[in-house]
Formats: sequence, C-alpha cells, structure tokens
Amino acid sequence: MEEAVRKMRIKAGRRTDIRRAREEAILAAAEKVFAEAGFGGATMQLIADMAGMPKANLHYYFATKEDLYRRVVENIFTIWLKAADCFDNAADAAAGIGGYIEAKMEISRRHPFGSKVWASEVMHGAPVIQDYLETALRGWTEGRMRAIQRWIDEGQIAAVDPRHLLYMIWATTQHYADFGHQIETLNAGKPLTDRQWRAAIDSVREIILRGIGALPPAPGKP
Amino acid sequence: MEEAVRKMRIKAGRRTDIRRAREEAILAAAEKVFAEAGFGGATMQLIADMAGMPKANLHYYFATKEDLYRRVVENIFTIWLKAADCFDNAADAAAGIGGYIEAKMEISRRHPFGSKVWASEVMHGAPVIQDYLETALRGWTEGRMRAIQRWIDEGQIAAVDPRHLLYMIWATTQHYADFGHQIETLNAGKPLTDRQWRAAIDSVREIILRGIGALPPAPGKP
DNA sequence: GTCTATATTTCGATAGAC
DNA sequence: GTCTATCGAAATATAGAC
Repeated sequence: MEEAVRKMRIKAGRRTDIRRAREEAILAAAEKVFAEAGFGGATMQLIADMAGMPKANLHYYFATKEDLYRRVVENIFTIWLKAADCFDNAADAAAGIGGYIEAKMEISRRHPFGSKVWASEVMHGAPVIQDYLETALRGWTEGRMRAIQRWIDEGQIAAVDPRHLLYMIWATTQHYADFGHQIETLNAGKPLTDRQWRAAIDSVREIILRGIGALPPAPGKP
Repeated sequence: MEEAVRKMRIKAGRRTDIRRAREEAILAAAEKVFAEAGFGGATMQLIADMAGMPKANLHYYFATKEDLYRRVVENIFTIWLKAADCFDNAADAAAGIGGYIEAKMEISRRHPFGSKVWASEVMHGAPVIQDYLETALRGWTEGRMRAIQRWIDEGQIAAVDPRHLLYMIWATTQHYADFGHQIETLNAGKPLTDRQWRAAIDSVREIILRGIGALPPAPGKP
C-alpha cells in the first residue's frame, strides 16, 4: 500500500519537490557552517546537525563536500548579480549608484553568511569559482563601468575612475556583512538596530555620492 | 669541540638570535599558508614545507597550530595600529584622514597575507582575538572617533557619522588586499602596477575626502 | 529515501635517536 | 636543536540493512 502511494507521488512530481526541499535545507545549513568555519573548518557532521539529519543523507543529495560548497557559492553569486537591476533602470547617476548601494547593503543585511562564503572563496584564490570571475563577473563589471563612464561624459558626476568606484561600493557594502562581528563588538556587543542600519546605509550612500559629485556639497561647508 | 663553540654562542646570546630567526621564518610561512587556506585548511605540513624544515620543528618552536596562528594574527594587529600615527600628528582633517588612507593602502600592498588572516579571523567570529576587539580595537576606535568629531565641530569636514567613516576607510583599503585576487582577475589577470596602485590610492583618498567635505567639489561640477 | 556502522585517509602532535 | 617514524583523533565517504 505504501508502495502505491509512493508511486502516485512520484507520478505527481512530488519526488522532485521533496528533493528540492531537502536540498534547500542542506544548502541553508551549509551556508551558515561554511561562513562560520570556512571550507576547511566546516565538517559534514556540523552541517548535518544543523540541517537536522544524519550525515549520510548529505552525501545522498550532494556527492562530496566540495559539490555542496560549490552550490553555496553559486547561490550567492546569483543574488549578487540581481542587485545590478537598480543600476540599469535608473533615471540618473544619483539614483542608479545610490540604488545599487542600497540594494547591496540590504543583501549584506539579509545574506551575511553568503557574503562571507564568497569573501572566503575569493580570499583563498577562488579555487572553485575562478571561471565565474573570468566570465560573468568580468562581463558584468565592464558593462557597469561603461554606464558610469557615460554619466561622467554627460557631466552628471565627477571624472572618477569607474573601476575604483565599483571596488569602493563592493568593499564598503560587503564590509557590513563580512566584518559584522567586528561591527557588533564595536556596538557594545549588540547587533545593529533598524535605526542603526538606516544610518549606516545613509552614511555610505551620502559619502560616496558626494564624493563623486552626484550630490551638492554638504550644508554648512563653503 | 663543537660543544665548546655552541656554549660560546649561547654565552654571546646567539641562541636567542637563532631562535628568533627560525620563529620569523615559520611565522612568515604560516602567514602565507593561513591566508591562502584559512585556519582549517592550513596544515602544519604545508607550513613546514614552505619554511623549509621538517614538521616536527614547528612544534618545537610553537607548541600547537593554534599558538602559531595566534602569533600571526597578533603580528598583523600590531602593524594595523601603527598606521594610527598619521591620524594623530596631522595638521588638519584632510592631512590626517588622507594620510591614514594612504598608510592603510600601503599596508594592504605590503602585507596582503596578514590582512587576509585578520579578515578570516573576524569573519569566523574572532575566536582567537575577541579580547583584542573588545579592548585594544574598541579603545583605538573611540579615540579616532573623538578626533573626527573634533574636526566636524571645527567645521573642517561635514557632519558625517565618524563610526561609519572609519568603517568605510577600513573596508575600502583592506579590500585591495583581501580581494586582491578578484582585482587581479579583473585586471586581465595581472597584478596592479606601481602606476595602477597610485591611481587606486588617489581614487580612494579623493572620493572619501570629497565625500566628507574635506576637499572642494570636483572641477567642472557646479 | 533514510539511517547505523565502518572503512580509509589525513592531520596534529609526540617519542626518541642523533 | 634537528629529524624520522609513528600514534591517536577526527573527518570524508561508503556499505548495507531497513
């Protein structure tokens, strides 16, 4: 009888649903463990415990530890690229760059583990996602640099180096995820409140936008 | 006879010289391996190979892997703090903050491994140097925030949040070390030249200084 | 698909000759 | 102080019952 039920479920496509749900649970646990312990420090046992299943099940869904890790990094990269939309559909430079900063800060807040895994991967020489850097990221970067250069040519912003402006945005926004523990320690050991996050986002956006001449000089400054 | 020579050397203080030289060789190798593989991914064998000595010798100079790691992190932190001098002995805000940015960029260039080890340590929750964060770093930060606030009160710079300004400087300058591999990949796979480093430093310093109103608006911008 | 038990490998650390 | 050989712990991965 149970056999019949199982076959019906397979026919109805439930099997892939279950598979997807289990995979997502494993991936969420893995993202956290990889972020907090690094690839070498993470163990399949820790990930299994956090996902609430025996270790052997992980190997049923992901052949090796490295396969699992690769999927985690790929997930983050996808989220990363989506934030580019703000860039393209913007009315002007201030809206485009400001919106991108805001979107990146929001990702740092919502996906701190993913950001850390990405940072760790790049810091160790990108052994797993070097191809992404050379293809997808390089292409994305060149496109955005052209957009920035266009704003410069139109006189919307100062003649900054588009490449280093992008690096500054990446560095600053991701810092709030990657160095979140340090920021929390310097905040009396407490996570940033909603208000403090708002202040952080505004600070970052205003200093950068003013720094590239997309905002008027600060009030009270001649 | 050799015994006599050895005792003479000990009497002359050579023994500690040898010890120091060996320790420094091990620390240099460890810094590189920890940076490239993370604490968990690093092995004593790899460090020994890079230092050109058998694995057992490492345990003769450093009792455990964690002891060795702790020394590496402490070394970096010391270099970090020295860069603060530019901050204190400055004539005005632009010189103080600009000099600090320049010093931090120089450290990113000269000590990329150390920066990565520090980043990795903080990303993993600072299990080894949490006490440094809560004492030395917290004290240092509060002092610098007061200096920045003074410049704000004197009208030298805009009324930015000193804390987030510091975070931006840390994030941006350390990015050139921690994400050096990504930057190199986006630079056609080649390390930055002297000229490119100069451009990077100038870009960072100018955007930030202009962003806080320590520089006049960019030329050509109303 | 799930789980227990285990095979195999790897690594940190040490013993002991030199 | 240095080095070879090795122990013991821990981790990845798998075998095989259910």
